[in-house]
Amino acid sequence: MTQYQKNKQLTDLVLEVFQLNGQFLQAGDRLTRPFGLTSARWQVMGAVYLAGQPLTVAQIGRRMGLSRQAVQRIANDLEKLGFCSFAPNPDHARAKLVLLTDKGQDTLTTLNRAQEQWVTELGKGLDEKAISNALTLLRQVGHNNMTIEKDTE
Amino acid sequence: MTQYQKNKQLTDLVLEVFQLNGQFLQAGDRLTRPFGLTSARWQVMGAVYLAGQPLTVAQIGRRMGLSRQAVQRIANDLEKLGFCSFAPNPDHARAKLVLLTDKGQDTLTTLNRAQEQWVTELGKGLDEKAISNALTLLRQVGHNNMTIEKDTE
DNA sequence: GTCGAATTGACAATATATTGTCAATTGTTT
DNA sequence: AAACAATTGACAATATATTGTCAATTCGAC
Repeated sequence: MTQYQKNKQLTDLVLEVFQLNGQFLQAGDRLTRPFGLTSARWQVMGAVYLAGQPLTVAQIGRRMGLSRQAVQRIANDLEKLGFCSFAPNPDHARAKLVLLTDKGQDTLTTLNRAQEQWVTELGKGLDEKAISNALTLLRQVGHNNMTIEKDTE
Repeated sequence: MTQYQKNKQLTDLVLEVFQLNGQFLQAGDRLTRPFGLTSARWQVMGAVYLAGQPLTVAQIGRRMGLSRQAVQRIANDLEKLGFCSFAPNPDHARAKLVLLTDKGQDTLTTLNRAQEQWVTELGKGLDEKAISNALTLLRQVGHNNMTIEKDTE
């Protein structure tokens, strides 16, 4: 296989990632709509859920690759809707902690079940080994890209 | 491998796609910045380039999964900057055709070279077959997802 | 050809994202 | 502890995206 063909495959993979990103976001919006959520709101709630402990807005932003301001706005929305609340942070007077309310926890649990169902459908007819191989490759690509960006800056 | 583990792998793959999408967009912005472009503008120009013929704004939107309005705004910007121009459409009185100017063509050619260089770096140390296997799997995932969305609507 | 449905660009209104600035706070260095 | 740099939330300004509406136009059914 020539370098040209390899590059072509990888370029097509990049384009496919763009496509899938859009599709997944759409699926996320569909799954969350019944709860008054969106993919973006789900992402913020998920960050707190995955951390297993309250996080500050800035921490969520760093973990998810979002700006502080974007997370702040979403967190404020989520508080208004009752999915999360702010608690004083003993380690930082200004940086309040975002934590999930019971309603937020319950919604996330329900959403996780819906997501599990969705991903099961998504995997129909696909070989498990092929999935893990693809995941490994994507992670390698991500790692290479980070190296490139680091060198470039 | 249990169904649970397969789902976990696929969920991680979805999350990795989100990560990569952000990284690729960032790389695209970096590559295009010297020309006064962005990833979004590049995408619109690329659609016309790939088609090999002038396209209407609505056609570009459909092909790229963007709204008409978003493409229209970007196309207007590109015209102001001299990268593309509008031509009368013999088949449709209102829907003008977007075509690349010489400047647009030249810039795209240069960008393609830069992209080729970037993707070569991105592929360093990766096996060609692994890339094409991953691409195949991602396309299958995309196809499955389209089926799900279609059933759901 | 005529009618109705679908497409299109323009425009407006709203929502969301990005970027920069500021003062309060925290962490680090000395 | 004093000085300085980095982080943080709040706010503002701008940029971009989304959604809905409208009239002009095109297309299809008949």
